[in-house]
Amino acid sequence: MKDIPPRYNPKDHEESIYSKWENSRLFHAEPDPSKKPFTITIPPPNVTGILHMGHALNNTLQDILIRWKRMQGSASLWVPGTDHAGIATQNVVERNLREKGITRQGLGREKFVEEVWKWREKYGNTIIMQLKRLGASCDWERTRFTMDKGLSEAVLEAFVQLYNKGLIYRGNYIINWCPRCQTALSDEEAPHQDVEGKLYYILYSFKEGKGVVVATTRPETMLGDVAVAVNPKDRRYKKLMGKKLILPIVGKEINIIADDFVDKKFGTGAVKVTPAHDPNDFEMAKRHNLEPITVMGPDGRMNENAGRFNGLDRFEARKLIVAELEEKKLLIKTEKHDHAVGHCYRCHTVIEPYLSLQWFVRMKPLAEPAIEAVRSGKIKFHPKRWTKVYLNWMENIKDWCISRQIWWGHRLPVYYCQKCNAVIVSKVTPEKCQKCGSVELKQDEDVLDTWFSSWLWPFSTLGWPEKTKDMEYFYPTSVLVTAPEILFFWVARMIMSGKEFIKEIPFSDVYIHGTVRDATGKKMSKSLGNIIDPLEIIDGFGADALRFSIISITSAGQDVFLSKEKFEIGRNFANKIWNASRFVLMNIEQRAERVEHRAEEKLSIADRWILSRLNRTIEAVTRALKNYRFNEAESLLYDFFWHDFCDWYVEMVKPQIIGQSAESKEQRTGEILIHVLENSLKLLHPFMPFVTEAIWQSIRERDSIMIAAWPEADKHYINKKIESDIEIVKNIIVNIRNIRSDMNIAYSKKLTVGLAPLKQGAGSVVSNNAEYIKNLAHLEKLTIDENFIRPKSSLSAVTEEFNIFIPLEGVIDVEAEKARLVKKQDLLKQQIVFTEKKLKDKNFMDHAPESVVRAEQEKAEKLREQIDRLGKTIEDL
RNA sequence: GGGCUUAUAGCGCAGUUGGUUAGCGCGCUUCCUUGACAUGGAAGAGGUCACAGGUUCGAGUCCUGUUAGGCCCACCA
Repeated sequence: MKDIPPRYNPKDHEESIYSKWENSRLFHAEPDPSKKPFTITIPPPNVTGILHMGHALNNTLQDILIRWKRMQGSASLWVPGTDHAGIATQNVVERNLREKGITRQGLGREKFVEEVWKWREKYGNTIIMQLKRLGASCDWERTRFTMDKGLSEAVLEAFVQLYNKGLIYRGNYIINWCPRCQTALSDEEAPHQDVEGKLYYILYSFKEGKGVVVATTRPETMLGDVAVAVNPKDRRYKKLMGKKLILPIVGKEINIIADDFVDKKFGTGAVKVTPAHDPNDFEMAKRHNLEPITVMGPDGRMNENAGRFNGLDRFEARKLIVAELEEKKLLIKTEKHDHAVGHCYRCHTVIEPYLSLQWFVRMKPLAEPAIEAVRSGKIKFHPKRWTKVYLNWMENIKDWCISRQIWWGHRLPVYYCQKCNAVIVSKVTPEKCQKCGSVELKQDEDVLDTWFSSWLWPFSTLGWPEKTKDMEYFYPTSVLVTAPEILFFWVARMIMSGKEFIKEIPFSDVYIHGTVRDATGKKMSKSLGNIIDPLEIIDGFGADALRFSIISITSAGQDVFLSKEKFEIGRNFANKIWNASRFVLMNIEQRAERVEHRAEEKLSIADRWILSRLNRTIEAVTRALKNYRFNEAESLLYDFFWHDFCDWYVEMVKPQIIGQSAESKEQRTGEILIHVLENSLKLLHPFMPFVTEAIWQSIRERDSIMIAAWPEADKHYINKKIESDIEIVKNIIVNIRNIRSDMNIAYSKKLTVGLAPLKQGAGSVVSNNAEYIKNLAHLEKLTIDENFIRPKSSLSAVTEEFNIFIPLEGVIDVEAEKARLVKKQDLLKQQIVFTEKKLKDKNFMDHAPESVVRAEQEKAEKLREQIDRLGKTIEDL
């Protein structure tokens, strides 16, 4: 064991350990009736993605749970995979092709999709390789992709089922349209962001006479106006109801209509109605039987209905229209107006509300059972507060636009008869029209929203719609770990899909962790350039360091603020574990399989203390994990291992094993050392899998710690009395060290110390532990005597249980020390004279702020205390 | 506009159902290369727990309000 280097170098171990695990199929889980299933549902990362800190946190949490449960003997399953990320992937491949001068349209649909598959074969594995470096113990043999055969089958099944139930429909509605990606988006894919805008007040004149002023933020849409609406209760406009206005620039006549939707207080109380470009106006137009006029095309440019503005970009058109209105004196005024505008979540282009023919899922009927599942407590959120967020969203849910005008994704299983216009929805391509028998059928061009496949993930990955053994055994899954960002996108929808298709919830617990931010609180993102790359951290500090550090600073559901220095915590701890193990292995020959419970008298007090602390820690760590209190579990382990085990226990037993021949070494101590070490390694393994495995391999050559049994607390060892006795002993040692430090007594100088017990029974506590005190405080002699009389030239300290006396005659030059202290005291006296003078100074007292005066008073107080203390010390010497 | 969340040492944060002397990491001061570890050890300094009220024998913790940050949701053009 002497060839173990004194520094843990992750690079020497991580790769080989991981491949060993993988080759031994230790990640693999099969249905096993003799075990309990434990399954996590993971958010499948985007196939174009690379590992960022959010992933690192998320996957570390999941791996902790999976490894912990596996050690507890569950059939612990983590199905990994990626989703096909329709829009993002298509954008990436399109960009690559453009560099070669190829356009998607030029290539054609079939060829383009082939190109995407090729790209996916080449690069789609990146994030999976990165998860392996993090140590994720996924069952890689089960790796799934939302576009693979089984999952595609599930998508078709889901679509057809919902369609047949009347829960999927097609219709013309205003949806979120990204003019850059040229596709529809769901509401969740178009998050609102505040932008600085302007509110333009425009005069719409009557044929004769003045007219009505309307306010708008998007003047270019006025080309598609079909009316002006006012509130029916608005007195200002009562007389004008039904009158006709001339739409500026266009020159056509439009009506003034009355509608309750209009807010009297906003703007002028009159609003232009543009049904093709605003969802509210669309609804209003329906109520008044007005035909929408679309003035913009899918590319965000004005179309033929925009007259001479045809072909202009929407923002360009806005400028020209505003200029023209100004020229015609129709622009009454312009106000600054900040408002929230939807942005494409993939390319951040401003969304255009756009009237088009799309497919939707009716959500209300799906939401009801999903609301019930959470209300009834069958599904629990951690932390609890997310329950309210979830319920609030679900209760106000709107229909889900699922069709996308892109090529990469699951094509809708919808076919149109070219002859009789019948709509056929079928999992397999129909041969002929069921209605008229025509063979001229055309499949819908659109693909489905990527989330339409990921919302099936918990069961589609287990084989659904087939009835598989996996489904039967592993469903419903146990827990979902995720970030709050995809609560609506994904978590809520999975609950709905589970209840709809399986009639059973997909998981019982949802743990929502915080968002990873940089040190200044900004969300980490590529565009901000504040990314800390997890791979770089793994290279520099090790995967264990990354894992430990990120968990240690993540308290339940709080956002995480990161900077590179924080990874030193984990690196240092891994090194500490390494070296403590190194010490144990270098000094212990025997391998204790287990410490059997012994008669108490055979164990030393130190042994009984560390066993008490160990079992208490086992209990607390297990409970913390059960409650998803990951950082608490870590800090319990950190404190136990570093402070109790290394700082105290190992130091206490050192004299028994160092410098002793093999025969005279205390066998018992060796057993306890290895027992505590092994159990600590097991407890630490879910958090720091590599370093714990590396050490485990040197203790037990063949076994893997991954499948070692999770320790169970043996209450028999937990002993309050022993723990408080050791606290008393530690207290004495600290007090003696304190005096040593104050008096500058070299460590090499051995002291003689006298203890006078102040409480009944205190004396025996110390006499039982005298050796520890002598060793750790570096004493020559320790006297315990109730009637101990303070010797001349000695210093003392008081604890609750003892008076501690340390004679210094012969240890240090007492006279010289006295002189040094007197000098120090004089210096302090000078200072206090100065301060007191200040406090008596009328000028100062009258003019200085109260806080400054108080600070001076406190300073004087402190100085006085210090002087008194020094005086006592000098006297004692 | 609605909802959530945060304020504890110079900095970053813990502090489960109220109950010993409010902890941890970094940083700082002093000392130490003693045979696991300087990515270490020993000792220490540093806190009116944002502010104002209230409940209680007792509040960092519970309630009300104030101030200042952060986040999410929302169709006032």
